[in-house]
Amino acid sequence: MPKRSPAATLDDIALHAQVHKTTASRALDPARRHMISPEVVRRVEAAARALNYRVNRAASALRTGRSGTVGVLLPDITNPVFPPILRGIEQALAAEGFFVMVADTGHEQSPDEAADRMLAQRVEGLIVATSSLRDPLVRRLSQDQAKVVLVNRRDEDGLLPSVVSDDILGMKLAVDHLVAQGHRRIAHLSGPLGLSTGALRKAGFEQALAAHGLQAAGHAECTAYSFEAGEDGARRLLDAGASFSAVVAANDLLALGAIQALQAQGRCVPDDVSVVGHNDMPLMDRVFPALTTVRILHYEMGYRAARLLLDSLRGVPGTTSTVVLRPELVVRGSSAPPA
Amino acid sequence: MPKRSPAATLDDIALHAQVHKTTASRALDPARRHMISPEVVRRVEAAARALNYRVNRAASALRTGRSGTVGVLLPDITNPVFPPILRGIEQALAAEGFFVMVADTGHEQSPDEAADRMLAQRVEGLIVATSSLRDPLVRRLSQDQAKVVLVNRRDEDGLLPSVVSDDILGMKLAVDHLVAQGHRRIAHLSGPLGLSTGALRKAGFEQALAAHGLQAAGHAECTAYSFEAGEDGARRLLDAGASFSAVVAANDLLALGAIQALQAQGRCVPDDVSVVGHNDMPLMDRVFPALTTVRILHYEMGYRAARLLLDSLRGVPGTTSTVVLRPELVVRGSSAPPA
DNA sequence: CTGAAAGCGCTAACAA
DNA sequence: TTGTTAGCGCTTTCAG
Repeated sequence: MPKRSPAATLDDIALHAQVHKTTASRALDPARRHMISPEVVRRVEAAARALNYRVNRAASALRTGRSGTVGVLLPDITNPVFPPILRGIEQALAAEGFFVMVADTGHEQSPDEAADRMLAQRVEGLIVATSSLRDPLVRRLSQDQAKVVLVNRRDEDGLLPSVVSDDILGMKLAVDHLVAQGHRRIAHLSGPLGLSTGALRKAGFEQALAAHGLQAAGHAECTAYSFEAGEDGARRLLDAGASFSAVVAANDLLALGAIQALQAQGRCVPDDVSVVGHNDMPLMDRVFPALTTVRILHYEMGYRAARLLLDSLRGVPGTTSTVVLRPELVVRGSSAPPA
Repeated sequence: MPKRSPAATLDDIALHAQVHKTTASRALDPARRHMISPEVVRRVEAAARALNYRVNRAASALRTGRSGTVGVLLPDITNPVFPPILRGIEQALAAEGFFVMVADTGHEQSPDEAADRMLAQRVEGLIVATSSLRDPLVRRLSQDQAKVVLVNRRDEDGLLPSVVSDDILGMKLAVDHLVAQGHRRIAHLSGPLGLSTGALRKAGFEQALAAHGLQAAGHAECTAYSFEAGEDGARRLLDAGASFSAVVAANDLLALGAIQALQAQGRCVPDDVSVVGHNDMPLMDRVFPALTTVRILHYEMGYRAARLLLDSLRGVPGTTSTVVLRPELVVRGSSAPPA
């Protein structure tokens, strides 16, 4: 078999184009090309094409300390909220020539370990969607002076910049909608309270009820943002004898699980019980009944998080801010006035 | 603000542990640790911990030519088939200490450009889910002698190793099911015929019909694997005056779009027309009507693709194979005997 | 078992 | 505008 020719280096180009490799390096870098005469640029580019040259980013990363990569820590890419976030991140970064290294830190790997390995890879920054409210990882990372942005999560002390949806407002939209429909006995299916989304949405739910002079007709904390956890949570709510005409879930999957549990007990949605979700994940308009939910701009969330990180890498000051995006209510078939 | 202390290097460790940096390097590498006395290993490890040392992978990549990264090219991560594939890839690679660099090559970036940039990053291999049947990218990559595995796609000439579902069998399962229910006039909504999935599923559909002595009751090619494209395709089928009691779509999103189009024309699914999808994407059991579909093992597909690539990187011979996974039929509410 | 030397490919600093 | 020199941090010889 034909021996694999080793990749061309700057020295090869220099030889071919009859210039010094430094000159070649400059000629190939748009940012430094202006120092070089057009004629030489032309020759170097021709040589680069002829030899199928590609910079060795490993080498330039070593020299410059910039790898052109950013790490993204996700708890579970198969959870439908994350793909659009990742897409937003990826597009914002790709536009600036950066690459995304993803780690799905669900089962095998711990986020800490993954973060460590990524820092060893010399990612220039980290976007974290896995952190809980008081997360030791967050502390460690800020000590390491790593550039970090949280997405769809925030830390308790607000040490780190983050991009989130306005969870308080989101729950207010849901509650106001149900109250306007005439509901008075409204229960809540919360996410894990160790996550900022879980805690904030629960708080938002209670605040919104209080504003109407109401109290929660029941609450169950779900252990994860999954269909099964929602099913289980709703079952616990029912078993506890809670009486409610509507449920606000902290997440669409929880809402779907709740609908399943309600239907299993012979309750009809929305005739007997209204259900409102949160996120407006894809296909929520196609499930049955179509889910009334709070839409979050996931793509935008990812995009903004990446922009925030890029700004911080460029040393733009004042980037320790938190971006809060405004959610909106999407009314569909799963909510209706009480019987 | 406190000046950021530069990351510790092997020299720092060497100094701290009173050994040569070569020794430190060996002591920290499990694969070479055995050359070093336990006492020295202990000292080096202590120093590493004390100084919060992390290898600089950029440096070791430069030295060894191995970056510990693999590139993944996806057409659209928000398409629900890809997250489980990506997850499978990620888990297989993470288990071997590799990282995944993703590029979503939908709009902004072309796959070619992304592949080039990834090769510049010195990824050790590429997993490609974007390629069409005769893709110049594929040719280029094989010329570059880059290590490449296709996933959920194959190339026309079978030059590259790939992991796919058995599309012919999948369509046979769908058709056999409908025929068994009594359907005789069955139409096909294909994916883009430039993709291997589009072409093979169409072929499988026709073969399966022929085996029953039947012919297609109509066919429309959809321009993409999306809800809208399915809606449009079904509309074209109807406008063309095709008469059918069942439709087999090459993809679940196409099937959902088709259901939408059928319902818009006042046809009921499954009473008037049965619809079968392909992929069994998440939530297909929750849409209305719940979708009968051909289940593909996406996670496994990704996992196997990554394993194939890893084997090839390790120089295991005979890795130019194609892995074909067996799909299964999942019968739900969208298919029923014809009226 | 440990150390010395060299060099992967690149770019920043300095010199001409 | 171009060239020279040096060195980023690591690992692989080769020598002790």
